[in-house]
Amino acid sequence: MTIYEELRARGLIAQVTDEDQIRSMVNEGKAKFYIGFDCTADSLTAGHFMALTLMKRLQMAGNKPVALIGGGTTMIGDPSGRTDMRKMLTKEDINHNADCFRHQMERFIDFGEGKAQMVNNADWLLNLNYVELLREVGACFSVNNMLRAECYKQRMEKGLSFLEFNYMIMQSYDFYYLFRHYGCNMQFGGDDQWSNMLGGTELIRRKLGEDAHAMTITLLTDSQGKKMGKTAGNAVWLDPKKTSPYDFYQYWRNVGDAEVLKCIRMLTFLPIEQINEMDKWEGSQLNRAKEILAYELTELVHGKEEADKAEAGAKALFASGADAEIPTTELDASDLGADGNIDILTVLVKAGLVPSKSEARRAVEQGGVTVDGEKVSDIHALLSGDALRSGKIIRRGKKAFKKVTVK
RNA sequence: GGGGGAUUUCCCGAGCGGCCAAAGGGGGCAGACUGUAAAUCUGUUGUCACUGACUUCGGUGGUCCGAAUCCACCAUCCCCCA
Repeated sequence: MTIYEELRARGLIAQVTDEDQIRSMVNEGKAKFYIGFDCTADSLTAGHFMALTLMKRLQMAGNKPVALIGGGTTMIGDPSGRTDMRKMLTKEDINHNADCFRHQMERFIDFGEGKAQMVNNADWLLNLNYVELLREVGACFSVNNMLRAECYKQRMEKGLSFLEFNYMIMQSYDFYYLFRHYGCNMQFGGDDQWSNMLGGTELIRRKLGEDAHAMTITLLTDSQGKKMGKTAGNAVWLDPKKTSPYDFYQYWRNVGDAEVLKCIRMLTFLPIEQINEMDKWEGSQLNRAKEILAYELTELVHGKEEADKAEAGAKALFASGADAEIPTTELDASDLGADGNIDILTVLVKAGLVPSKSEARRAVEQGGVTVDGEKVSDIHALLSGDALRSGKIIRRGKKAFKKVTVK
């Protein structure tokens, strides 16, 4: 199976400018493609992860990826898929974020000599001269067309600043620049980037009379059509300090039935034949598929060791097996009261299982808290320091739990 | 530049000067049912020393016994006209 067929089979391809040309280019390993990453946070997210796996797949097929860090474009802010303006980031923040991105990507993509490149568009965008730019590329853009672009449409009602309106021009300029200076002939991106990407191919055609290509990745959405990779509005991060490997594992372990196979297909590197086999599974058998998904992805992002730990932790909690690798919170002796005891509400807060005592109280009142499997129903319940010394497993609800010990 | 409107808790959105920690919906959390899924039902959803107290309604001052509600100024956004 050729790489292009595989991408198709995995459902990764959403839109392409010219399927025949892209197919042969990619299959022959002749594509030099870039994906832009705007550094609006200090870690990549599960959303970026999909783009990274695609880069890797193409790289394995002999194509050359260029990872573009958006040090310059982040100064503008992409209005796509946004109903409000992004908050402006300072240069320092952006540089810091760009560094974090670099480290995370290096773990994943082989940036060895001649294999892949990493560039930062701050290097060329920040030195542009306004009038020169207007004359050079501004003339190639039709405002009429831009306003028709999907990414601006939804902003026409709420208001769109001139700053953001220029985002498309900056991104197009990137492609133009990379095409000329790096021989980059293709751009990848999320499907929400389609109009921005077309801006680039159009610019190249007008300025240089040459063809460049664009291809978008299907956005991973859940059954409600919401973008995946977020929990309660918060992103699922790749940085273990922001989203622990255990939580990362749990996120994928808990995807809905309708999404499992889609996720496995798009995100893992399991052979497609094996996935097709799993496609026949149904009902509770899908639970097995979720375990596979969660394990595979955690291993890819955090390594085998962390994946094993996360899996063991989950098994311990849900299948009441050995308490091998359970996340632990160690309390200090000074956390105990004068009588050597500590109340349950405080423990819940200290262990990070709830954000406040009020929520701890609610959790207990509603019967959602257990200590070593025993339900706690009294909000004034005390745990003795002695008992804690050997470790207690405190659980809030079905999925949140911690082992708590005292020094 | 002129005129009009808006700003409420995680989000959307109600809110008469006292009965407002603030309706309703969404989302979240917990419980039941399950398969750590979905759907459904129930409860809950500012904080704390929780039958009480404290802090919240863009910001700063003011009026008043009392302000999310009234006034002034500032900030931001939207709409109409130019």
